[in-house]
Amino acid sequence: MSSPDTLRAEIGRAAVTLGAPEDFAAVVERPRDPEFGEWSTNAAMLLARPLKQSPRDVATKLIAAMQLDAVGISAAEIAGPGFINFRIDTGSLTRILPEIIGRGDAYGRSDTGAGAPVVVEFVSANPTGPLHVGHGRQAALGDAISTMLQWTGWAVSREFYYNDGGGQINNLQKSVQLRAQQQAGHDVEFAENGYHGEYIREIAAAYRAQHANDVAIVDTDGIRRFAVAALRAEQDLDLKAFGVVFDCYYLESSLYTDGKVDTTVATLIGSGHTYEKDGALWLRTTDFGDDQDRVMKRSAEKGGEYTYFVPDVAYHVTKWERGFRRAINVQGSDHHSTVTRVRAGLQALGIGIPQGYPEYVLHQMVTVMRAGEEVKISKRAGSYVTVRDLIEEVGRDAVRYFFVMRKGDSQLVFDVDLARSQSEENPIYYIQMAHARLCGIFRVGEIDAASITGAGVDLSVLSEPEERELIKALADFPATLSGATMALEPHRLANWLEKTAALVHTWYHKHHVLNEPPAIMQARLVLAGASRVVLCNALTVLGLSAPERM
RNA sequence: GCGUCUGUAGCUCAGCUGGAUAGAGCGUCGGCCUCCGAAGCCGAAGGGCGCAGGUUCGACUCCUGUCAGGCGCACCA
Repeated sequence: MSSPDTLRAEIGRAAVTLGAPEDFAAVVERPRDPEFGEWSTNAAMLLARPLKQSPRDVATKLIAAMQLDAVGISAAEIAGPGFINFRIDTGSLTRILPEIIGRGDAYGRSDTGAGAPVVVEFVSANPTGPLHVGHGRQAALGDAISTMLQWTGWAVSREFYYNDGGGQINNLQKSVQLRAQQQAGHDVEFAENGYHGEYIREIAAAYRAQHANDVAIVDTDGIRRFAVAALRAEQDLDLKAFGVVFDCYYLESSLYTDGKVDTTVATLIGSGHTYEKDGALWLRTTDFGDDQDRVMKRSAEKGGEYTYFVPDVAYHVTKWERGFRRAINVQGSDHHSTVTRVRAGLQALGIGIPQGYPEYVLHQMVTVMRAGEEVKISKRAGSYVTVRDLIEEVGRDAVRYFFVMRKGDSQLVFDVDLARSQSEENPIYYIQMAHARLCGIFRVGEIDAASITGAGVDLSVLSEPEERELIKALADFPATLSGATMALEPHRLANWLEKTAALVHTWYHKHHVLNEPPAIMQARLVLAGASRVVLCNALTVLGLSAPERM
């Protein structure tokens, strides 16, 4: 078997015999043009200067020093400014196919993470409204990243942090209370900065129906609990519709009740990084790279409460204490100022938490277009596009795919009308269609896919250019997955899926499987079976379904 | 003003740790169904990567400056 790793190692070994340093590392990659073979390296160009020879001379000697057979290379040639291109014969290339089928739904998995625990926090929406498109992007990214980590050997915990305390909740309670009082005929004016959404009226009505004894509608604690519970239930439905399942919901309020906030504050004070000014307690976050110090505890005239980031620091301490030596937070870039703040707080504690803890995956905002105009998302104004709206309009798979197909740090324009009207031309349909077609071969041929293992089949007949390209793409899946996981960039997997689906369609169109001579048919069934497995695995990792027919 | 992300084909976006003539989808134009699904395939036109410098054998990828846009800069969360 010829993997890029073994090839790279062999290049390194040969390079050392020519006088290269022991740690010499060349790049081994797929050349852009299949004419250039299966693998390519820039080793000779990197060595030219230190060895004081021309790249082509180095390349010649390098090839001579390599044991090509040992790493499955059938030919090596020098090209361009000094690239070395390697060719793999069809027999070696196709060896991956039975392996893919043998591993099945485990093909692509690796144990890089070695079972180490990692917590991925995402969505973490305040219970002050239904989930909107921004949360949708976060849910799609966070869930995909979590699954990618699982596939690469990490023990992942998906976590949702509930900000069920603080000013926004008070505002929610106030909004519901005022609506309820209005509905009861009280002469009260709605708060200017309250939440104007229709859902507030619904919750208010439900509260009145279930709490008739609160005639004056003044049980603020009861209203708060009711409103939070109602919105949590709503969000749960949103998440269910999206197919995201969390392992843990961590409540901000619990950090107060179990004393973790107080403990954290005490430790911070003990660390000597705090001071009092203007009646408030401050943390000197500028000691840890922040551009200004932050208030931990408001002055008495401002209410004397802790600011948001204190429980947030306490929360991250629990992640560390719960054994998560790795923590990843997926959040919108509108919160990126909290990154240095939280990390600074953790550093100030001086309890051995590393500087880069937690890691952040920040995504840019989602702009919603409807009827050719941008929909301003505002909880207060009540203009809203919820995750569930989107799912009902274009389907769960399409929503998830759209959110995951783009790099997180570029803004995303979600044109609802376009997504709906073009739903049949969606890239997700294109990809799923490739999978369904492969299934169709077995269905129409009345062949049990499980009977195709590749054992005893001469696969060297899979020598058509379209077949070699497809096989290479299938072989690249594990590396693509691990690379995407390392970078925490699911969109790389989406790009790979589109490319591979295109190769499947091209191959399917140009070469038939059924009704071909037995030797050809058997070999192609192996390729079809292996392709189906890999497409299914990649779709699964991104949280997408792999339909057998559409 | 400071920080941060982005600026690649008419539109929406890829381009992995710098590498060989810059890619895809949509749109436009033109072909392909007695054949495992035409929700598909094949081909054409179309950009030289915001702009200006620099480093390098080699830059869309790195550095500096600059222009434009998003987000952030509270004793809100």
